[in-house]
Amino acid sequence: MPVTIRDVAKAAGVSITTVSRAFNGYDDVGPDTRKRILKVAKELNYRPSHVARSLVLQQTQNIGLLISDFNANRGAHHFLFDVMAGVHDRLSSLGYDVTLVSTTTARQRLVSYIDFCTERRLEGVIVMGMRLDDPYMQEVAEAKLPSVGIDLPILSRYCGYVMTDNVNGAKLGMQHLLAKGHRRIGFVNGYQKAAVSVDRLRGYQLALESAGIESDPDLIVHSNFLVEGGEVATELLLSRVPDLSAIFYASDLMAIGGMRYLHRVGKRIPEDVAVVGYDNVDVGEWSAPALTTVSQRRYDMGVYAADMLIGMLQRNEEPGGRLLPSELVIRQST
Amino acid sequence: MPVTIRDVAKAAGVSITTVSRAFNGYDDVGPDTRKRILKVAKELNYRPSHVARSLVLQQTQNIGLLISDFNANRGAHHFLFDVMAGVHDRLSSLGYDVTLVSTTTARQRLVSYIDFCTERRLEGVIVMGMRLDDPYMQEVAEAKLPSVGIDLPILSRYCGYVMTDNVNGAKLGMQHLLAKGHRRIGFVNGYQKAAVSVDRLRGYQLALESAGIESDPDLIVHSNFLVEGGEVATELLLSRVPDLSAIFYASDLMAIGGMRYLHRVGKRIPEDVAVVGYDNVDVGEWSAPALTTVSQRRYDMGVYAADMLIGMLQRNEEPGGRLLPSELVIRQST
DNA sequence: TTGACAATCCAAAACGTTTTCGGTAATTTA
DNA sequence: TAAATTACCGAAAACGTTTTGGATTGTCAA
Repeated sequence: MPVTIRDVAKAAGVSITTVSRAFNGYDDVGPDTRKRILKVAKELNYRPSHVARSLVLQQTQNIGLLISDFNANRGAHHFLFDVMAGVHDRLSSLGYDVTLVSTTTARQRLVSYIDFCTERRLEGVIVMGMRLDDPYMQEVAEAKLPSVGIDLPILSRYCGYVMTDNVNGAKLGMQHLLAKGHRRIGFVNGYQKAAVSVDRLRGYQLALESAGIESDPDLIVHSNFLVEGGEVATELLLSRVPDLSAIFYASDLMAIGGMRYLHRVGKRIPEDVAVVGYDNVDVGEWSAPALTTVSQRRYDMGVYAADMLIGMLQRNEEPGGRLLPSELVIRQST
Repeated sequence: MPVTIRDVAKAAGVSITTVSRAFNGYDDVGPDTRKRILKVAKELNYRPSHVARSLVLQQTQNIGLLISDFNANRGAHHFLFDVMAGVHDRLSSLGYDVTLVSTTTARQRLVSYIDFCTERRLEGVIVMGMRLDDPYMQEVAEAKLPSVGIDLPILSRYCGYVMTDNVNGAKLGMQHLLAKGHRRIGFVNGYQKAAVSVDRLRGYQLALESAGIESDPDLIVHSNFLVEGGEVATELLLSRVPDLSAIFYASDLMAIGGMRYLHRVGKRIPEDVAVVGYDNVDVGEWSAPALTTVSQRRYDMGVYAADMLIGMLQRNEEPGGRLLPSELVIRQST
């Protein structure tokens, strides 16, 4: 049905070889024949088949964007969508296609994620929304397929990552709180198994340490990065240590939940307890009071992940671990 | 590099024809040969090339997910991510791949959106985040490529759509406000050019009409669906008609912005002015007060769009316009 | 015994490109 | 004028599958 290179060759009275060369900018085709071929091609609405091209060239220019469990990760759209945008913008500007992959897809089809990718001859994968203890993670790390993870600090021959410098980010948030004079500072962390969680905890403790304050285990509680989680975590925290004067949350969403609880029990923010979040997600700007937070360059993470992957593919650079600096965004909650 | 059908044929001592048939479940291959072939294939880690398959079958099982301007649409992630999830979940469970397409991509490469799709032999497209007056829209509507739009009520031989029943949705929100006794109700609409805007305006007016209230143009103002827009729109609205007792916003984000302004000028919600939004986006649950809103089934919109497209492709059904009902979610802002 | 009929298998063409290796004609050089 | 070079073009193989149209057995009924 679609018009092929043979059609335009016939119409232009040349061989398919010449058409191919004219299209790919070779210099051994006469200027008038080239013009004629291009004109004929335009008239016929010829579009070279990417799949035929992929077959003979043995490269698809197609890279996968793996979102662990798409449906289950819907709550994380505040983070994931921006990363996606960065990945796609960069990749497509470099001439690559990006196809969506989800672990659920693979499970339904009863093929492993890596089988899915090799069947489609994907040249690489960018992985996000996955936890370190996800059973798929091992597959990703051990695969020969070049990949780069977002917030997944796993390094191997074919696997790099980009993430925020979470220990310094957390330190930044804490230093701000400490500078305001707070001494009893609660910390609501995310999943214990999330890579970012261990780093943010480190940053929290380091900041306390260099301020000469001993870390109190009662002040630390784990949750799930989401609003409801932040709410119950805050309740727990306040019941354990009622005299805290500030809380540092490992995500803006949890901070929102926390503030909701604090409002409910009549605590004023920031007078009674100061709050800082993590992520710099749009919701934080709209909350009352507007949320002080540690910003994460989500879009850039996507861009850099794309760059690293392409570096591996085109200039076979070694994969590495790229850390993006965080920045403190001070608003009304502190 | 990757192992081909020829490799497994050789290793199993049969022809490639037989391997192909064994893999595709034909019945004219002996039970023992089949077992041997499958075993050998597993040992060699053979994965049939999707691209070779696409070439000979003349179908790629690949459909495009077009997001108008990915980067510019980042603010709409609250809506788009869920739709994406629905589209991808359904499409992948039906054996289709989905590749991301953006109008920016096409522009960079200097090929039209439709050229991009035919080069890759995409079998159909789902379009979202696009405005009716987008220059690309004409291309979409006129193309021979099967497509279905999200919130883009354009119907043609190859183009269907799915969207929320916005006029009834808006009526629902308004009836709630009217039942609460409000008579002077402001309406903050989205872009005038957005398809959903004209429907929601209709619903607003219809509701007033059947309540016997005359529509006052001063009570209607257009904005951009986003928080800041809602804020300035509310200021404008209040300056024009200070005695209004309720405001209906065409998006939750604008409602959030509106509430922010109302708080700033000392109006209590809902005592002084009641607020209802549209979308039922997560932020609305977290705001103070929690936002009454008209829900939109975002994930389902994606699912239904996928179903409609596949119906066109596999059972060549006529494209149609599918309207999803809205539901009122009553919370504390009314 | 012989044809018919299953049951298995295979060779080759096709899908739409790119690329290698030449080939022909025109132009330059000796 | 002959040889060498240049400019332009084409035939054919290759990429990894599927499918068509037989071919080769063995089995069974007549």
